[in-house]
Amino acid sequence: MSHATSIQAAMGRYFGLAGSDRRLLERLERRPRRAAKGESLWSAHAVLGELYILQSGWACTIRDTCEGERQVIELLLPGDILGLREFTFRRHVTDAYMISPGIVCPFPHEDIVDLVAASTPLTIALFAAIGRQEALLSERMLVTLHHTARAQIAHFVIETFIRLAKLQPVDPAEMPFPISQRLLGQILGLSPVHINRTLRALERDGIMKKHKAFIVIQDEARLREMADFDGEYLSDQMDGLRTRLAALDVRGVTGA
Amino acid sequence: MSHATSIQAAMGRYFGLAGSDRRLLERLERRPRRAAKGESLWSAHAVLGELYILQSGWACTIRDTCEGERQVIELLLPGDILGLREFTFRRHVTDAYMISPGIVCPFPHEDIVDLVAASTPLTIALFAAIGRQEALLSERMLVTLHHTARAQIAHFVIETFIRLAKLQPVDPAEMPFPISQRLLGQILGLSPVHINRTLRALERDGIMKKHKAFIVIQDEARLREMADFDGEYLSDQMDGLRTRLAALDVRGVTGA
DNA sequence: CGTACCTTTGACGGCTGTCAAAGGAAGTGG
DNA sequence: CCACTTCCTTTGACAGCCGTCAAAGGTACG
Repeated sequence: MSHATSIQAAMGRYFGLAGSDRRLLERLERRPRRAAKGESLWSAHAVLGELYILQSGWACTIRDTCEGERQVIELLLPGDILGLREFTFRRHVTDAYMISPGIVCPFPHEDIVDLVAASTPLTIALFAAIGRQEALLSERMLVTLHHTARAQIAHFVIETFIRLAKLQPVDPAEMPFPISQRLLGQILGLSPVHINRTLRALERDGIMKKHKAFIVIQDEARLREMADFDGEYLSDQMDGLRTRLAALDVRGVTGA
Repeated sequence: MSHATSIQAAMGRYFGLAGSDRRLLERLERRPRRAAKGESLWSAHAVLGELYILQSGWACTIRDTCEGERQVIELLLPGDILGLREFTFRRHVTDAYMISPGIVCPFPHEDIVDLVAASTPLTIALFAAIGRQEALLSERMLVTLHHTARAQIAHFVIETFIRLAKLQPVDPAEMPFPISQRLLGQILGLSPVHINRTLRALERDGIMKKHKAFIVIQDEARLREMADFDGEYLSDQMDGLRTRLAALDVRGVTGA
C-alpha cells in the first residue's frame, strides 16, 4: 500500500505525453493530502465539488439501495481519477470512500474543462481512462450475472492482480488485497456469509487463500480457468487514434 | 419506431450548442442508411472501424460468455452514439446489433479525435453522454444484483419510459417496447422462462402488460414503488460546467 | 481491557435456472 | 395462397445456488 502512482504515469499508459501535457497534469496534483481508511470523499446527491486523484491506497464508489444494501460500482487503484465518470453531473450519483489509507489530490471538477480545452491528447487519455473503467463495470456485470460465486471471486482476483501489476511488481504468492469479506460481497453482490463459504472452499481446494490484507494465489492456472478469464478488456493499446493525434500535432492544433 | 432523433438534438440536451458545433455534428450524419432488425454493426474482437449515430430504431451492445450466455450491456435509443464508450480501444469489447429496424449514420471512429480538437463544449457533451450511459449501467447493476425479477422488470420499464419521453411524447398506455422476452432476459440477466412467469404475474396483478412491440402501463404508481425508482441518475442537468465553458468562450479558446 | 468489526459455521427457505414440451405468430418460398 | 420453417411465448416439474437468521470465536484498536 505504500506504493504511489502519479496521474502522469497512469495517463501515460495509453501513449506518450508531451511536456506541456505533463505540466497540466502536475497542476492537478498540487495539493496532496493523507486520507484515512474509511474516509468519505463525497456522498450521493451532494452537489459536485472536488474530484480526487488517487496517488496511493485503494478507494471505491458505491450505491446504496433504500433497503440498506450496498453495491460497489468501481474499485479505484493508485493513478485513477476518482469521480471522472460523473464530472458532468450536477450532483453525485455515488458515494466514494477510501478502502485503505492513502494519498489523494483534490481538485475542482471544473478544471477538467480547462484540461479539455488545453490538450486534445490529454482529453483522449481521459476518454481512455473512462472507457477502461466502464469496461471493468461491463465485465463485472457479465460475471456477476452469469457465473457462480466461486468463478466471480476468481475473476475479480485475477482482474485485480493484472490491474495491480501495471502499477508495481506483484508476487502472486503475496498479492496486496486490503478487502474484507464483507466488502468483497458488496463488490460482487453476494452476502458476506456466502463469500466466506466460497473462500473456505477455494482454500480447501488449494487454489488461493485470502488473508487480512493480501492473497496467496497457489494455482493461478486453475484460477484463470474457473474464472473464464479473457483479459482483452484490460488492454491499454490504442494504435488507431495515435495516428490521428499525430496528424493533429503536425497541423499545430494541440499545445506545443 | 418511425420517430427519428438527430445527434444535434441529443447532444443539445445538456446545454445549447453553437452554430459551429452543430455543423461539426452534421458532418457525422452525412451518410444515413437503413439498418435491418437483427443487423450486426460490429463484433467483439474486431478492430475498430466505424461507429454509428443511431437516428431511429433501437440497438444494443452485448457480451457473450464462453458458455454461450448473452448479456446486454447497453440499450441505445435514437440520438445515442453507438460505440462511443469504446472508441479508444484498438478492438471492440462488445458486439452491437439492431433490435428494431432503423437508420444509422456510420462514421470513422477517429473522427471523434477531430471533434475533440475542434470544440471543447462538444467534447464536454460527449463526456456527458458517456457518463449518462455509464450511470445507466451502474443502476442496472445495482438493480439486477439486489432486487427480484419483478422489481428489475419494473425498474427497466420505467427507466426506458423516461428515456423515451425525452425523445418523443409517450403514452403510458401504449409505450413502444420492441423487446422480446428472451432479449429482456438478456438485459436483466434472467432466463426467458422466468421473465415470462414474472410478466404473467405483473399482468395478473393489473400492473402492466407487455405485447409484441409495446407495453401498457396500467398502474404507474405501483410500478415505480416496486422498482424502488429514483431517477436522479437520468438527469441532464449540468449547471456547474456551463459557467466554466462560458468563461472559455469569452477568452476565445473555443471555435467561433 | 472492552468495544467494535471481521470471520466462521449450521440450519432453513426461496428465488431463479434447467429441462421438456406444446401452442402461437411471423416470415419464406413455392 | 398455402405449406414450412423459425422464433417467440407459455406452463409444469424439479433442482440448486445463495440469502437470511443466529451464534460464537477471533482480532484490532482506543
